[in-house]
Amino acid sequence: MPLEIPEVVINRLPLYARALAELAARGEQVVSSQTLGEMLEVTPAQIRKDLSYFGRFGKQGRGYNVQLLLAKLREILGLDRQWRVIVVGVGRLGQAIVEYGGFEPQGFHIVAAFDADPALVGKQVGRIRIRSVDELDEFLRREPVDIGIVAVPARAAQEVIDRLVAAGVRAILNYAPTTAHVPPDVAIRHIDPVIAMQSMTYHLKLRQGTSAK
Amino acid sequence: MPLEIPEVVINRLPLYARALAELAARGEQVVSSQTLGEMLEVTPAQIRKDLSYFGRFGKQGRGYNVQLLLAKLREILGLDRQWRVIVVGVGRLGQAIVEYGGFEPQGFHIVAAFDADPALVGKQVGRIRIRSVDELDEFLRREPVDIGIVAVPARAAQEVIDRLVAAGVRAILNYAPTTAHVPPDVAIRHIDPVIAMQSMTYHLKLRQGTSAK
DNA sequence: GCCTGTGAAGGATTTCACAGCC
DNA sequence: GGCTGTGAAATCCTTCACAGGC
Repeated sequence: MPLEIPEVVINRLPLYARALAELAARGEQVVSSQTLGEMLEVTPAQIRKDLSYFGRFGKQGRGYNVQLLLAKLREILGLDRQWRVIVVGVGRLGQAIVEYGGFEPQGFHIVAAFDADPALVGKQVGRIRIRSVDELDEFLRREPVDIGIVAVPARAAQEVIDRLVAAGVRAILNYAPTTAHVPPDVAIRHIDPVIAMQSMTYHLKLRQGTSAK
Repeated sequence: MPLEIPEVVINRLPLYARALAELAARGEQVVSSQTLGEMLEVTPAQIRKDLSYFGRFGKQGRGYNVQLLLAKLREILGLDRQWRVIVVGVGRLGQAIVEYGGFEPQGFHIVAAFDADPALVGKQVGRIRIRSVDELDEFLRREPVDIGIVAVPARAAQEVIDRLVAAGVRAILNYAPTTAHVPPDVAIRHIDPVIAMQSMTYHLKLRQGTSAK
């Protein structure tokens, strides 16, 4: 498997996997890049090119076997195993994350949650008892953790992320509304609804005319 | 102002605006593209090129006036006004969205929330009383709505989005884990933590070696 | 006849590099 | 001397178009 696969390609693979899972649930045996592209609003050529980075999974004249391609993508993305996840920051947002039912079925197992607020420490959130953030470093030495979800206030995010990275965590999902810095060997993704909305208002403004004088 | 500004450029502007707001809060008067780039991990040339689509806001030898550039970006993005937002789907996730304190200070005013579950209708969430989704069309005829936040289960998302679009909503923030289809004049953004995590596991897998035999 | 896999072409985006101004 | 604004160059990404297999 060659080494330099564009990041944009990687970022599309989970969408392909999700669409294939839906097709599989519907009982579809086979899908063409055309049909998959319509589901995802991606051109068929792009799907074929993306997949070609990893191998040859289709059959000319037929398309792709749904189960087989799904299994391949799950293997490529590492979705065929469990990942250990912690949540740092268990305010309203963090609690919603811990209780969100969408992670576990996808193999993301939340193993612990931490907060700096003494009033929260010890509190039970779903299956998880909130720990003090003072225990974070010790916990990371003791327990393997693959992904850290950061849901602390913006001003605290960089420090928390630095501690996670120093302890060997190599993937960060950042909900804090701030641009955090990580070394090049650490993956980071940002979840930021306000930023997403602010890029849409640009288009709304164009549409509504610049009547505001 | 020329018409075709790349979408990637638009998507970076809110990040610039946020960094400038931070600088302004710190009392900084002036910033160079170099410094701004370090804050955001963007090259200085990219910042200058992006801004050049909209005008000439800097001074050679000095950099950009923080307040002035921030004001310009807020104007360009339409952040200098209030936007009316509704939330459809007020389960755990939707409730967290309605109660999230980060929207209002940025000018995103949540004016109503809707759910299909009779057990939720009438319930008070923060400032908002949950309405039946049956009232949605009527509400949209009566009240102006700029942005619809969709937090319903995946299988219901497309139908909800179609109704919003039919009623004239031109921006959708979709929290449902599905690819939704909208006409080209409607802006849509997806918030999907699972998809974000699944693109990071690809990198984790590489790192941890393919020891799993 | 249909649909994949893929070089080659085309298009979009980023970076370079420097003239021009403070 | 420092830093912007911007054409030109370089790079990256997408789409085309078709050979080849089913």
